[in-house]
Amino acid sequence: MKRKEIGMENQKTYNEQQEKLARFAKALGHPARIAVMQFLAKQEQCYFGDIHEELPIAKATVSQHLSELKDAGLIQGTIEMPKVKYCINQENWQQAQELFCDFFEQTICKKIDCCE
Amino acid sequence: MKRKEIGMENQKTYNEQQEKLARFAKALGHPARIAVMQFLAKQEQCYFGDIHEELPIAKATVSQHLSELKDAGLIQGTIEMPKVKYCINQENWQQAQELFCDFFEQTICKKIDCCE
DNA sequence: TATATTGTTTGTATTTTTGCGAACTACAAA
DNA sequence: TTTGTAGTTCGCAAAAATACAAACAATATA
Repeated sequence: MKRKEIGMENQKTYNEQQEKLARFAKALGHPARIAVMQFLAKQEQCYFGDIHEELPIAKATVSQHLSELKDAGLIQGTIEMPKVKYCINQENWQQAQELFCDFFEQTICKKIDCCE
Repeated sequence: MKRKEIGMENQKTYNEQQEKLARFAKALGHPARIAVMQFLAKQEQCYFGDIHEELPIAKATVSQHLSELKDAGLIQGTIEMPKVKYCINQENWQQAQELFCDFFEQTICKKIDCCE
């Protein structure tokens, strides 16, 4: 992990925004997890079983994907014995969307002759 | 890969949009690749060497990350001997942004009592 | 107490990702 | 022809991701 000796004209490390954005993007980097987010958004009730029914994977795998979304902060689960209700973490999901949108604005092509 | 027997009331497979979105998200799921996209957007000249200088990783690793972005369709490289010029693939990047934005709109909370 | 329901966790296997140094390619210049 | 420049590819290693079945936990019910 070589670092810039003096000057800092190049970052030579990732900033907070880049790390956060990459974290969120990574969490969304699997079709099952995209499907979960979409499903949670449109359901009133969102129990584990319902999510599992929606996906073509074993329940253990569903549980893993949900954990990853949870670890990334995008969803949260509450126990309602004997079920577990999942839903989107609105605060963090809002933050993620803002990060993505800022990123998209940053990456609008400012060059006239982009790559011909 | 169990499939729904009859009825199709559940999808039990991922649709095109979900696959594409996940593919793009995965490509953006590393801070180095976020940094590359940002860098490419703001530079007039974007040669491999410049990108390498900007990142805290070995050139072989940079090359790999660029390949992943290229495979995902987000960037493209053209040889200008002895250099290689990289830039954002505007068409695909546009498409990616649209997919993300549609996704964000889909996942706006429509529930009054989301998760209390 | 035994059983059923609903998920999570564990164990295991396979594949993918990340990272690096060293070797290689392709050309230009000395 | 040798050397230099600019990147890519190869070979390797370690870690993370993906997936499943089986075992487990926590409660409710028979």
